[in-house]
Amino acid sequence: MKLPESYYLDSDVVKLSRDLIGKYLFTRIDGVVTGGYIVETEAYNGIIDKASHAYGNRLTPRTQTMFMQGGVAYVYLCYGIHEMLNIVTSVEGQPHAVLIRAVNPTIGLDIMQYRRNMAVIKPTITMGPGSVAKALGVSRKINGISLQSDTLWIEDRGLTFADDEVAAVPRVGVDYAGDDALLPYRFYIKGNSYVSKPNK
DNA sequence: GTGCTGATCGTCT
DNA sequence: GACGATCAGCACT
Repeated sequence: MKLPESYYLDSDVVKLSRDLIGKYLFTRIDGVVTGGYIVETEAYNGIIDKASHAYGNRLTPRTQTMFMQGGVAYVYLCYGIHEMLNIVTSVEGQPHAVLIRAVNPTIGLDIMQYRRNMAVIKPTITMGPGSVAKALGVSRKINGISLQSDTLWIEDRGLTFADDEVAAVPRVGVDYAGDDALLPYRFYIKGNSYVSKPNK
């Protein structure tokens, strides 16, 4: 059921970002399982991608997780408030990552609701990368954790989407990246209500 | 529905 | 010392 280590070693992070659409992502934090299937991702394509933290082979205490062998989580803090969950891919020394931007929740809705401090469950519960991390209980404490662990993993349950059901568009919030901001590295399931806002 | 803005701090210059 | 791979709340249409 769990995607094997080898799945994450592919050197084509854009292809993997597309392929992760429809895969099931789970966490087991404090003994409770929450998760659902991935409906939105973004690819960050190594040292040549101006939008990536690892652009220009920038190796710092923060980014070193991205340089690990594929199949681990890269979690960091953004805007001082939000934690973001990425899946590191490719071989060691090749800093590729897939940002998980939205999930269609299937298990642990009550736990997610509690973590998000919501009075009523709405699609915003796992819409956007900061929300996904918070709903699934992901924090920087699990930065670098293996996807073969029992804390965080991804399963293939045979759910697939045809190419005409998946949009490929420019990434969100990366205007500073110049030409690379235009690359169609964001993937999402058309019409899915959990996909985050810039939805055209 | 759309649009503006405050929150809040780790990270790199 | 500036700013970000964002979100929620509130004003307004």
